[in-house]
Amino acid sequence: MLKEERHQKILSEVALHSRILLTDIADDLNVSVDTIRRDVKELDKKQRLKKVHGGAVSLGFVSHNPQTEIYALEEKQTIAKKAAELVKDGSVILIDGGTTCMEFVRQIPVKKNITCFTLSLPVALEMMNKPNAEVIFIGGKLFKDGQMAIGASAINNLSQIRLDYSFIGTGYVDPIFGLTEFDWDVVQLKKAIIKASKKTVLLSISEKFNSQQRYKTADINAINTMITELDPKDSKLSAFQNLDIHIL
Amino acid sequence: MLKEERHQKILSEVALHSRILLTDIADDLNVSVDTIRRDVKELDKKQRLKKVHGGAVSLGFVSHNPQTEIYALEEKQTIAKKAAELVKDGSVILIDGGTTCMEFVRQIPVKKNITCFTLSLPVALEMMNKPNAEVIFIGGKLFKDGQMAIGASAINNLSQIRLDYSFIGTGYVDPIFGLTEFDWDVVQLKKAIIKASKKTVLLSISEKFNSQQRYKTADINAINTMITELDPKDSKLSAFQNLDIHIL
DNA sequence: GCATTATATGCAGTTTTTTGCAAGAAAAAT
DNA sequence: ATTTTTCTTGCAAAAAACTGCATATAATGC
Repeated sequence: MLKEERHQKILSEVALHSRILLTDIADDLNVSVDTIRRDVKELDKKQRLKKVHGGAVSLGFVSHNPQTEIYALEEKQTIAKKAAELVKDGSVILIDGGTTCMEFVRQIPVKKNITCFTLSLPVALEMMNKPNAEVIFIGGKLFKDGQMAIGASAINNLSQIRLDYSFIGTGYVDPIFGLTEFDWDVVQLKKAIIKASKKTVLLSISEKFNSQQRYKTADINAINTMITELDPKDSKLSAFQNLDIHIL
Repeated sequence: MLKEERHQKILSEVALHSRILLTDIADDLNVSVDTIRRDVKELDKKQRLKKVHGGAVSLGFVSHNPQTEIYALEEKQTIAKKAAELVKDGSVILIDGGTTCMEFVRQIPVKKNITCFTLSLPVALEMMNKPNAEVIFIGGKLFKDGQMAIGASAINNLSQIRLDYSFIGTGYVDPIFGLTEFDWDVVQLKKAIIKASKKTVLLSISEKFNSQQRYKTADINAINTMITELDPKDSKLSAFQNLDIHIL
């Protein structure tokens, strides 16, 4: 058996199970554990997997790209599809961070012709796949929890642009208290986004309704459109239906 | 039996079974293993298959992996380790994009206390793992090929900061022609980086020596330190040793 | 056709790579 | 603290690769 074959086998096992034991693989392939140990060491050096005591784990499992399961993915994808309808060719938009906005980015057609601002590293990276989109990252101090730019510099940069649409998420929404967040800096930033936008679209799963936090981003009527996974006529939306916002 | 016949036979065997052993084929075709070895070596050079110890494997078999392999990874890791020594607590640095700089980022100790500027999305993402580092992304229009910010806005932002150290890569280096690039915008940006830095460190594998392109970033003596995978006294570095730069 | 040149093949000796094993160190588990 | 498992290091045997060279085969020019 060629070394290359073992390497492929090891990699596919790691990809499949996220982690493996050296002894298992050695048994599987009928070679000594030492051989597998050396193989894994090589693959680790090539950054194809990460070696750990007794075995190996897949890179996605350990690296910054947390392949962690996205909460309420299906609902978020429903929202993302609705939001993607609003993206017209030639428009200048901003996309916020967060898992819902990431799903939205994935739903934007690859060849769409848009100018897209963002403060979120994952959003920017995902947008790199769209050849016809001009992507502009609004720089600033990076907030580790959100993998996005925050702070005075980012806010200042935002003050110099005028957006057709901004698509934002929020930590908490309430028909009376509006959009609120846990983090002061994030609130400042979202205020600046809303200010820079002709129209603001809020993407939020219905589970966030009727929840609030200490710092307030905006009143409900500061946003123009709210997109949830629900049907716009759903009774859970009743508290929002008589407000001056468009519900999708 | 003609050489061409053997080559066809070898290729079809590889296509069929994804892998072959030199001894098997030699036995099959009634020629010596040396002949087959030479055949496979030729086919490997022509990129029709991949030669491995003891045999050959099909290209699809090995290279259908999601993340593209990093060229000359080991050399780049050697460079990265040397560069990491230069990073002192409390310093304000900038890290360029590119695979060599990415390896450098990985080598920076996780708990290092630094302020780090960057224009590269992957570098920024990787820096998110370092809890004690303040990371600042210099915004601007994103260049899809390099996944980094370029353009007037980025250059303008750069003009407002003063860096202790900047760690940069380059497309091409030559002891006489200096640092050159294929891309005009990238050159403008790197000029701005060098201008904003008290000291500039160039990370480059020796393979890039004696190569040049149409647009010039800087003269060799515009950089303070050059780090390669070689020993500083290596004869391949002789053309650089009498210049006014520090070689590591 | 025939001689000359260039290329291809096989062989022997040497070097490198791979692999398994063993003993002690280090890390996890109990 | 003790036991078990895993790691590291060094070593040796086997397999494979490389080198130089002699020979065989094919290609070319006359």
